[in-house]
Amino acid sequence: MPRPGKNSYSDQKPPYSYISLTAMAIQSSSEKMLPPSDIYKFIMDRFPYYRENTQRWQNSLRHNLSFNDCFIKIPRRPDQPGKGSFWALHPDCGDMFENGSFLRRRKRFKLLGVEHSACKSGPVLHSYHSHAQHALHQSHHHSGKLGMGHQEYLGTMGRLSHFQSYTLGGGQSGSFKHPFAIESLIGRDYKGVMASGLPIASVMHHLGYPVPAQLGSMVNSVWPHVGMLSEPVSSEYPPFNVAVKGLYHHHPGTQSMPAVPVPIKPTPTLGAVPSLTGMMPGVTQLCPRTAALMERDATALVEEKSGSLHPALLQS
DNA sequence: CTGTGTTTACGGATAA
DNA sequence: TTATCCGTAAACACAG
Repeated sequence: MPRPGKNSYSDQKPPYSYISLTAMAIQSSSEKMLPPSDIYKFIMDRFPYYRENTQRWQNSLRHNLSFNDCFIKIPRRPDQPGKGSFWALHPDCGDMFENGSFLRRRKRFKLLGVEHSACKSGPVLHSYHSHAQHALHQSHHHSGKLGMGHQEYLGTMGRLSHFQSYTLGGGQSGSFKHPFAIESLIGRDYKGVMASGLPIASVMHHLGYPVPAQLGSMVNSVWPHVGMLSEPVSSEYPPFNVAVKGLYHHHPGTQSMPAVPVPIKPTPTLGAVPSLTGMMPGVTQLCPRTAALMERDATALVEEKSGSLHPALLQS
């Protein structure tokens, strides 16, 4: 495999869409949320390709942030200097890349039906505080998922569970790590995190709300080598030596499937929604509270897309 | 001013 | 083929 000291396939355009790159960056952060500048950094740190034409792709990325409902904006705390808000993944965006391709999702995660419904103005009345508290102490169900179209996504598992499933071959213990495998790029311990409904806990933690120990303890325990800015895994894809070429091709009968973008599958079993627990071998059940947290309108917690919360509400 | 965030528009690619 | 998704450009508003 060619290893031209400098430029090789490492500066090829990564087989990820901005959405997946962004999701990756966000997931890699301990708080599960990042301001644009950090997202850029994450991407540039490990994908040389994006060290150029920054003006162009960053504009595209920002476009994706505000245009796609899978990303939610979270206001900065008053005590946190810096520009721009934090961006996180929508709790219900689920398995956006279940089709196996990080280039194109099978279906876009879109919040619908909010147009003329009361949902638009109603939920906004709540403050973060009330929501956080509410979410924390409520464990019963809340029927409606804010603005979810019928055919829209339905899962509730961690948004990166899909990444996980592609890091291992047909079902092996998964030792082969592909250069572009998310697991390789951001870490490999997110399973437990995902299962804990971290996003919400993280957001609340971020906002200064008390987070249950069980959840809180996990907030900062992951991605040991992710946040690190060192170069080792950054500039290139050191641990791996796989020709990029192979990444774009599907290997039919191959067991050690590349943990990468492959043509979209025919379409699994229709309507077969992978269950949360099913996706995570080690996890047989979720803390009911956590499940509830993820299930209920965490949507409302961060409020619906276009409005973004009034920082004022955070004060009180 | 620069960095963010929102929005509209269009063309290319590809899933359905 | 059509419907969507994605990337890009670009206009514009806003905040620090």
